[in-house]
Amino acid sequence: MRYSKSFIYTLKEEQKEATIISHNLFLRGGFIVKLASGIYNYLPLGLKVIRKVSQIVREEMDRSGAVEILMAAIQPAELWKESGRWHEYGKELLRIKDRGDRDFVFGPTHEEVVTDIVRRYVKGYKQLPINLYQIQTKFRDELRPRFGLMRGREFIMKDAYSFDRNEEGMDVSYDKMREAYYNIFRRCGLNFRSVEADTGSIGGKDSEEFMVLSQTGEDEIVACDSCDFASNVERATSIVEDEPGEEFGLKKVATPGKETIKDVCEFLNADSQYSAKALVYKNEKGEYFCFFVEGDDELNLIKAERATGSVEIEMASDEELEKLGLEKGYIGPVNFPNKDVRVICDKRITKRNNLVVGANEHGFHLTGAKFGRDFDCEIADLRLVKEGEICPKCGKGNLKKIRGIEVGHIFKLGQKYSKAMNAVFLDENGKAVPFYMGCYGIGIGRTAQAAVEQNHDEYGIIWPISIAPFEIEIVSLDTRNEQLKSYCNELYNSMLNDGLDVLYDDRNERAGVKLNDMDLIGIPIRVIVGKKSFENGMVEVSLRRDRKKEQVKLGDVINRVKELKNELYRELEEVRK
RNA sequence: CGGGGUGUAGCGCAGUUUGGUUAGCGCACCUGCCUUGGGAGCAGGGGGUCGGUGGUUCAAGUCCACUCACCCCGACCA
Repeated sequence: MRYSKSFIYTLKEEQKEATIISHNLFLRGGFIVKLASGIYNYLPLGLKVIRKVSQIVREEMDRSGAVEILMAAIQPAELWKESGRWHEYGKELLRIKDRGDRDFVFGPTHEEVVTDIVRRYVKGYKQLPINLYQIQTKFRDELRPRFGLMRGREFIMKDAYSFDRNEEGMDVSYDKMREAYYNIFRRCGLNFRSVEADTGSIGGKDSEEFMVLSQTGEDEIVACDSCDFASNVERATSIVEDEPGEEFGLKKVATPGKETIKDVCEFLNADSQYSAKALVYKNEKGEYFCFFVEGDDELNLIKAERATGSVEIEMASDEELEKLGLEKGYIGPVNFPNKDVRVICDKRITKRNNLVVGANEHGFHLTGAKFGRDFDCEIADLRLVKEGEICPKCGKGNLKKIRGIEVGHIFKLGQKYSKAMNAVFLDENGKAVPFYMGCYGIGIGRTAQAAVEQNHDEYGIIWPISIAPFEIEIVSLDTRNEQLKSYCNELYNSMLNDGLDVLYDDRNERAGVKLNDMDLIGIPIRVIVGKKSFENGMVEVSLRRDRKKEQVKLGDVINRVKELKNELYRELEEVRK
């Protein structure tokens, strides 16, 4: 592509619209331009990146045995009524009507449509397993679109759906997708982790999210610094080595006016690790819970919701505490005063031999309290994992909290949709069985932008070669020098003939403009043709990532470029093993 | 959906408090000269329903009401 004939418009100034680097670079580099909130046009550079990511996804999906189709973007409401999601999905679902006042949706996902397709054609177990995928534009009317392609309303997604005859088959299909996902994200040059994810209300049995590690990610995850363990902080566990402490008798002490853990422990000269704090919550059904966690720990709301079987819990107010007969600041598990409140202890405090706890009496605490001897209650894992704790998987590494961008999600659906939509096949015994399904998504645009978030410097983007808009850029620094110009033209044409993916900056711009644009756009291999070197029969070849210049003889350029290209691709392949 | 904020040229902004010629500046764009290893310079030029509607006034970018769009924080979510 000749730059002068293309449609690339870069911007010098920061864009107000963008609050994260990758979004800013996408706008400044002329990759995308906003049309409406959360809706973007893809300009030539952006489109090429999207195509490259899509192609990698396609190759790995095909290799895994999945079959590409393209489903309709607009779907009739009937299918959504059949699955029950017409009423469940909420405002995120863009509902539209045609001229005959019939209801349609702009598909945010395609479980219904794909299930409908499969039930039309697949009648017997011999036709299974099957995995259908597509790469297509979706629409979800997000409450709050932001960060460019990272959280758009209209976005390009690869979604795949597997159909199996039983759970074992579904597990195999799922594992194949996991492998494909590893290959895809590695080939895209991303630093990522797969993390165990919450199966949520859909209730499948397994689910993993693929997270690109980045400080700007919207999800918090904990990851081990010495093995590959990673988990969403919401469900993470860890190993903490605790001393049970000395055992001694229960003693009631006066602690007037000391109502926080810090105050009480300072007053009693006790280690706050040997204390239990009470947190009272209520759920959507109006049930009350009192959680006890160690004084220094934080309650993990997701774990607490799970432990109580609640959909949503919120902290009880002071008035509610009073009504329940609980003394704020002095609540303790020993002789807990209200039988209607479910008491649950974090398992960590049940191992202590002595604890400072509230005495359930204004102005008093108890010391030396011990689980089993002095009090008894339900036990659960309730605490939020802290940085620096030991990895539960390898038992050696320390856990770090990092943020991640969710670029992929794989999910075992089971028979939810096949049952709802009566999508069945006949098994060996001639019995009708609903399909066992899995669904597997990858955000294409999000993946591209996550790559930028992870690969940039003060000058601009540093594309991994596999998803760069071009592999090579030739910059002609002096367009008035006829000899230099014709050399560049020849070089460009030979590269094209050799099938190289090259951008040729032939504009009549000053050198500085072209060099800055080159760094901003971030094409990995650069060939810079300047007057001085050229007169000595040399050009300059450099890589975007280190910008180190290398003098190469005019005739050797193409070979050197090919070498570099192979090297860059090989690096991505090597990581793969 | 709750809280906060912003709408003036393609982009970034000033002007609005205290109404008063023809609405400005930087970047970008066009013409000419000049310049070609890091977004250079000089001269000239084009481009605006001041988000929209209605109102107050002799007079509205500026005041009032309504409305729309967008952005930020939170909750929610791939």
